[in-house]
Amino acid sequence: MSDLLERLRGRGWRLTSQRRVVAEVLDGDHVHLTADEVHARAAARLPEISRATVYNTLGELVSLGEVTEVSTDGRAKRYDPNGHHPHHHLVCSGCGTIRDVRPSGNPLADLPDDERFGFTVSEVEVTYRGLCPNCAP
Amino acid sequence: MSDLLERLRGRGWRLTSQRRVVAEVLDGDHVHLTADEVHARAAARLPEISRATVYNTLGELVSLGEVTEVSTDGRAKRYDPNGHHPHHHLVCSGCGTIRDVRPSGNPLADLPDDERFGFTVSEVEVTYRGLCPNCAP
DNA sequence: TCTTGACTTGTACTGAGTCCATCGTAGGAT
DNA sequence: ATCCTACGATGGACTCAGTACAAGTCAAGA
Repeated sequence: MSDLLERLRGRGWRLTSQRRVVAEVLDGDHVHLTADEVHARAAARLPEISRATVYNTLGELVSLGEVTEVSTDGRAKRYDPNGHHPHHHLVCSGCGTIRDVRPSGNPLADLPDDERFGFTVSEVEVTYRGLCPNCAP
Repeated sequence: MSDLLERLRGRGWRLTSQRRVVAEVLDGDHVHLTADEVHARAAARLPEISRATVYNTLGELVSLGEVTEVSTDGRAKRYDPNGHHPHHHLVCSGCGTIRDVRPSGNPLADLPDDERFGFTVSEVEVTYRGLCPNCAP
């Protein structure tokens, strides 16, 4: 993750302890935390960090493309640090668990021209839903 | 849409004027209203209808499978009455416009077994993003 | 037409996120 | 090493979407 901090510094980011802690919390793959969860974990290391700062930092990481927002349940958004490895999500309808998946094929190519209505289509987001082994009946 | 009302009556629904109005508002294809928009349009016909009733009715329509919820922007959920014709969505990143689309191919089949992690996968939701003709640069 | 339980209402409440005036500090300038 | 200052952090108030619930209303079967 220190390479993330390097990249950020390279983009003119002022490296504060708060930003460092938020970046550290988001380290690792297959992490899908809500803003409040990020705040809780950050506060474990830096008790005075405020919610507003966590929101600001997450927003900045998103607009820099280092982190992507996923909202799979219509409740709190989740923040996915796996931003440089495009992937989709498999969500358990029972417990809400999220797994990163990498389907074969390119869904962008599956949208024929006559279904594009003149749009310049640049992104696809695929969410698979089902029951995980623990929640299966 | 009267067939919808028939179907609902058949399922033991008590047919109140409020429910009728909500169902009427959701009539038609390519309609993607937020709960508040549904409420506003319903109130135009039935001024005393309450927000709570609109939420209740929408929730019931969703659990009956007559309407699907889509949350494309992390803000208010939208309600899509086109529930019996499976389709995906194309969203303009500029103005938020939503179009229903029908990609070729079956994205469910694109998720290989070794990417399913033991899940019983039953649904896919695909969101295409881009710029609509009006918002294109 | 009566009855009754399903439905509706309004208000209060929660949860997620944003705004903003003020304070603090990272890091370049000296 | 110290100073400056613009960028960033803070926290509390606020908004927006949605939920909970007690009390009142009414659709539809007897």
